[in-house]
Amino acid sequence: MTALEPLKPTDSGALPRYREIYDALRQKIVSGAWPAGHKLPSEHELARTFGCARMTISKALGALAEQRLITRRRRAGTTVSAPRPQESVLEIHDIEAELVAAGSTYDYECLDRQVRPANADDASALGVTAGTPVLSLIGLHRADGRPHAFEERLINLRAVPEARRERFSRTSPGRWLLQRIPWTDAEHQICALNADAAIARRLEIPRHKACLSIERNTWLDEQRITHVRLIYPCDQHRLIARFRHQRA
Amino acid sequence: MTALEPLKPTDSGALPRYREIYDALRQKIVSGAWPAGHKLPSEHELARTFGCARMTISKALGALAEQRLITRRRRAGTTVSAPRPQESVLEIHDIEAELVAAGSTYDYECLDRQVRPANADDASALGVTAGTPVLSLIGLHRADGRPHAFEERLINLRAVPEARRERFSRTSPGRWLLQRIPWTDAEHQICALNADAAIARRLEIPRHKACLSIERNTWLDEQRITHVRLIYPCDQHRLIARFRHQRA
DNA sequence: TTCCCTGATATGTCTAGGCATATTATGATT
DNA sequence: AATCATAATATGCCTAGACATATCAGGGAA
Repeated sequence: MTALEPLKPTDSGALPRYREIYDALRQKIVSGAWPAGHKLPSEHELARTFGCARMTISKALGALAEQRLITRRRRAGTTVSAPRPQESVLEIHDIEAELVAAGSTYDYECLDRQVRPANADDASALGVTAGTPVLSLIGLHRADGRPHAFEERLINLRAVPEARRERFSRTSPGRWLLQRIPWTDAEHQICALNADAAIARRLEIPRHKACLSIERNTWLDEQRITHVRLIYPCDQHRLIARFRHQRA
Repeated sequence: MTALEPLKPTDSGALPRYREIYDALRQKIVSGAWPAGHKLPSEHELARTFGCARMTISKALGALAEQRLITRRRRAGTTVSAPRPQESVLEIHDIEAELVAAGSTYDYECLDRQVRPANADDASALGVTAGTPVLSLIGLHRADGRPHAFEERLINLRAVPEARRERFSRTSPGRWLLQRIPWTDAEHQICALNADAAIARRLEIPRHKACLSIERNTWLDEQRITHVRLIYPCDQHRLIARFRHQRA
């Protein structure tokens, strides 16, 4: 827990002042010199230490608070936050874009297409009342001609009536929706499962082979747009998530 | 593309001014009134429109830029960003905290512990040069007495020398590290796999049962701290990721 | 034309104050 | 001792300016 030093008068001038201060304070925290719960000097005091206006300190502290590294409370002052459960940013890409970027050819084949009033399963998966018209699609994504992912999808035709006219025989519904329909929220659930007979046949893999299942629900404000479940053989897909350091 | 209205003089005073401005501008963008590429009025102009100082406008724009909803460039001005590929926030919790929160009992059992110079496998997994001293730990997490997750971990003893003295016979190394060692970056890789004989025996599941594998690498700035691989039976773990609407 | 110089412009950062508000500490009253 | 009013304090938000800097538009020279 060493003392703060006033920064050199930024002769090189590469970084803005508030950024230098941000970095200096951040270093104290991530290095452990200021452990969780440690009370920082007041803004006035920091302004004196660093030789700048309080507003500049406030900006640096604001950025640290944004990153959840510190907690600021009026009168109570500023303290180092406790680490909070890990939280990563997971990018989930469009299958087609991903494959094309990797230099593979891509195509989509429709295996089944039905328009029907939502049955009980549909209703619970899509979160609509039974009887709502839905479009059910089952399809296969291929990379270089070989099966890559199996897709089961439900589209809420009340939210996306124009999907009723679409055949989806070669264009993947994911891409079609992404380009046309705005949406505000999404939720993903990721789990592992053993391929059952139907999946094994479609993906041309042995029965019981491990697969990664990604389920996605999409909303436009309060309205449900679509529910999709993608199943990848274990050796063909891998999610990568990168962390941004945050604390609560 | 309707005109901006000066906000009412915040009679209720619930939200700070910059937040109201942030919300007003954000509404223009997410509603589509200002499409991607649209040029926003200059800060001076916005300050006149909203009847406040330019600094206040700048703060609102700064927050929008942070959310990647707009792009700001000197002289060129501020424009609405293009939507970017889906990005979800994935929370990966501490196993113990998760189980205790769910009302289960938790314990950890150490199955193997070795201090050794990094061999080729260690070196590539942990990203250190061969010969660097590492602590290798293999352990089992139990929930209500039943196996819940299998853990293989490597700790860089050059980064965390104090781990050498720790037995880790009952305390999980994850928790120990999380509480003691600061870190700045992490990366997760998630995939599915079939249980091999060793994993099946440890987790008391049939061979070939699908499992979810989560690998995590942790850094403190440039230095590698630890590499861990957690394997969960498919019916015992599920990751959930929620989306935050962002643009680039 | 092409290239470079120059001025105009919009954002980036900063200052030195101000009032507002939440919270804690203190002191007075019951 | 317990409760409540009050003052002190630290952050939160704001202003009205300032200079710095990146970039664009225009004009003049090769």
